[in-house]
Amino acid sequence: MPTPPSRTTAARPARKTGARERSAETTRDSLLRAAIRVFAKHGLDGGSVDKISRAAKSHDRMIYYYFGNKEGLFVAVLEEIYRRFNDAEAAIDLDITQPTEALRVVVQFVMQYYQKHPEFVTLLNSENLHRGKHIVKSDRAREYSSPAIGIIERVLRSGVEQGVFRRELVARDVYMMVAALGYFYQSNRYTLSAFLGEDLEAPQTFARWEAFVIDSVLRTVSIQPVSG
Amino acid sequence: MPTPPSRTTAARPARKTGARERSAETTRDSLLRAAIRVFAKHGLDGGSVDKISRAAKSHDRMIYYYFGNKEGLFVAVLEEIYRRFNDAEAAIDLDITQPTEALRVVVQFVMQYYQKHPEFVTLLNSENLHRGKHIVKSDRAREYSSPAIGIIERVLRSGVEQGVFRRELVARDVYMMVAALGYFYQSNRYTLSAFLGEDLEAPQTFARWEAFVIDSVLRTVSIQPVSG
Amino acid sequence: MPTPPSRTTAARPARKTGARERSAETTRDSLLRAAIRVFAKHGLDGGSVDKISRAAKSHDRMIYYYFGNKEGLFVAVLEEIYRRFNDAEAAIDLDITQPTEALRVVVQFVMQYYQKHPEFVTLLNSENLHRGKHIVKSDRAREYSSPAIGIIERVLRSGVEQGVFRRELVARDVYMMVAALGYFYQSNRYTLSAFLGEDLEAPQTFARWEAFVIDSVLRTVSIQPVSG
Amino acid sequence: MPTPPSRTTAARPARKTGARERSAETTRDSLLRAAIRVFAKHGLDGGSVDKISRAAKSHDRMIYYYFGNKEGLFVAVLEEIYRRFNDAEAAIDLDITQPTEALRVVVQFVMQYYQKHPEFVTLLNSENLHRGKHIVKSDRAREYSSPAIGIIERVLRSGVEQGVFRRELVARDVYMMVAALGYFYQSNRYTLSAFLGEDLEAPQTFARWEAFVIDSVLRTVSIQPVSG
DNA sequence: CATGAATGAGCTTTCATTCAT
DNA sequence: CATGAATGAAAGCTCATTCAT
Repeated sequence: MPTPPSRTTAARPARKTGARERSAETTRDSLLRAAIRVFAKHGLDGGSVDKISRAAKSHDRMIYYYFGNKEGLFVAVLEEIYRRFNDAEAAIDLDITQPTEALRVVVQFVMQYYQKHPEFVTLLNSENLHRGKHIVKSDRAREYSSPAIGIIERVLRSGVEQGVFRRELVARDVYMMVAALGYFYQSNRYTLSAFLGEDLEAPQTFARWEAFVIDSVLRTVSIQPVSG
Repeated sequence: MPTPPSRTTAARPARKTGARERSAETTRDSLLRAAIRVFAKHGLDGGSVDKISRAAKSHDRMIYYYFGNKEGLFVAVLEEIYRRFNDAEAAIDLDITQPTEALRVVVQFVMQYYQKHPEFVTLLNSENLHRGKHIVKSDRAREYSSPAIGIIERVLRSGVEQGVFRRELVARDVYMMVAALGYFYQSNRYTLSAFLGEDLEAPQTFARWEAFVIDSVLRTVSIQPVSG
Repeated sequence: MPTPPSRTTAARPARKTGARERSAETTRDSLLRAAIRVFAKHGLDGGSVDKISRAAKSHDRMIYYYFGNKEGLFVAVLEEIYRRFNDAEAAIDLDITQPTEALRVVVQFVMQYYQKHPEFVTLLNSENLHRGKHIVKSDRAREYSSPAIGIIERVLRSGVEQGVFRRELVARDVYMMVAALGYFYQSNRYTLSAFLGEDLEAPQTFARWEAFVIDSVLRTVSIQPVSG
Repeated sequence: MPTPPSRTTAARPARKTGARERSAETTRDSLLRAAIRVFAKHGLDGGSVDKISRAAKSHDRMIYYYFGNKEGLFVAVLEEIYRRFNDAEAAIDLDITQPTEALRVVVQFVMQYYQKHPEFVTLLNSENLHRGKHIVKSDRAREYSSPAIGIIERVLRSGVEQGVFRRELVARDVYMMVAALGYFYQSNRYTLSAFLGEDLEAPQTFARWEAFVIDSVLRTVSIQPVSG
């Protein structure tokens, strides 16, 4: 390997704006984007470097040039999808003074994020199949964790202060509840469809599930049972 | 194929008493068990026929003899794990006249089943990665679906009749809620551990989560908020 | 790998005489012979499995079938060339009662063996480049050592008894002297040719060297200086 | 190639005093030294340009800049190790009027040079594996040959004049004898260790061999058998 | 003098599968 | 029921080398 520019935990360089540098960025980025697509569709084992480089209209070698090896590419993929999730989360506009409504928004955001980004779900499944061996290599990815729960924590606290949410709740539990209910629907939709004999891809099916989840979460955190 | 005993959708034959047949059962079964282990650990793509036949102390060729090909083996694996889940579920002793308690038992059963059978979780993830292409080939596996929800349905109905559970509930939603909360914890425990900075494998962590889930489910289905 | 028939230290099976078995032996043997040729010519690193399987008119896969991997093949190669050397050595007809003449024959045999089997020299060089990591894996190869020195030992003892050879000699030293003088000429003939400005491949050059070596060995072991 | 300072057969330039030139010397030299180490350890085929440039803390491209290609680098390596050997040989202090003692010193020098410079041995083996194709490209390397034998020739002639050495000896044979006995011990020490069941790296084992070799050489060249 | 980017061919090895008996 | 032998394709990765600046 002719000195690959190690980029694992460093921020994007973007030093020069010269044409060559841009072209390089493009190659690396298109490889990364292709990797997300391919790994999401075929898993880590099923997603070959060849499929990826071909999808990126580049060459196998470039993957090794930019990411060291397949594992390094997968680490970069995880970092990227966590980063995207984080960015999206940071963008939601929350009125914390209305805790019930705010929680509803958060739940909706999470569920719809999984819905719109099925690759996030599949890629995390791949990582879990491999017992989290890649994520532990990335300091960057792990840094993305705190914000997610932080938001819920603030919402819950506001609710407690206003006397509408239960005092004894742990933000982490509520976070996991929301995540689980949104994730599972996406992650297991094929076996569930077969199992339940119902097409989970139909919009109204999802809509009903979303309503149920919001209701369920609110019932879990609220002191007074929700109306409806 | 030299007359493989097609077993894909047929019911299990009563074990014959002939010596050869018994030995055959043994080979087939050990291959199947090995396949469950290997596919669960490495996924469908990562689990090679070689790894499996070696783990079963048999030979590659025997897989083709008994299961046609790798796909056929995976279908058999799915059937087997669904069957096991079904058998276990059928064995739970439920006092339907005590709906709250009965529901608690069901939730506990589901969560602990995932806990004790991580291969179930991983294998379903593999199947979902492949968009459920194997499960649709198996009538047998799909038959196992109804009982699971049936149980919850009976419990809910009993609760409604006794005036403690909400009338408007759909059993399928409650089933999915329970499944999701148990499944997600297992399925994503590696990324969650990294994400939350907390070891989800610790018994007390699981116990707390279990309590939260039971509470949450009961709050979701009950008319009066649960005490505690 | 579909259960390669491990043959590393076991003797040739030759169980059946059926046509298929013979064909298999042929494939394995032709791969082994091709490997000797190719490794001798290009070294262990330069000799690719592709070159070998092509030279044997077989396929890469068969190397893995019969030898596990490239290393396993090289181990088998070492065993084979040691075996051949041993067999040839066992075939020399020695009149031990004439120690001087017998020693002359032994020296001549060794020198001419290297001359006629340049692959022996090159392959041992490859193994030494790799710090003997393959030879230590083979019990079989190491068994071939003793006979070689044994012969020289018997010759020396006979000479001592007859009062013509020095008593204080160690067979191992004499063995190494003979080996070194024959081996070096072969092993280093290209650099020596450039260095000395003389073609060591010319028959008469070799003949003169051979005479010198015999003379030198006899002067080393004899009590009375040799005439000549 | 962008004007590489062709150095293949040219003599070393007197080091210029310009700062940049000095830095260049350093890069070139560290590449060369790294190449010696890496080629010695892994052979010509096993020693990749990447390993070398990395070991020199430089870049692949610099190898092409200074040496044209991998072959050119290997030629430079050969030239360098021959030069070093020559320099060392030129430094030995010989009292030619004491031919027996002088010869003893020469033998000792050669044996210990191989001992202390195992890379010399390995690299010559690599070159011989490739049939001397690099050495013939270098006029410089071939020039180093004559001195080596010249020394032995002078010693032998002195011995003949003093009536202690045999008249019919050819310096080249004696030179090769000495070289062979020292070289073989180094070159083949791994296979020999396995073969003889004795660790040739142990200092006392080498010391005994050295004594044997000196004795053997003296017996070969002397008229009267040596005492001891 | 030096660099980042790129390339095509090759490497060892593993894949699922089939043949003939 | 089971076996040894064989196969073509593809896997991840490294090779020496060249491009443009």
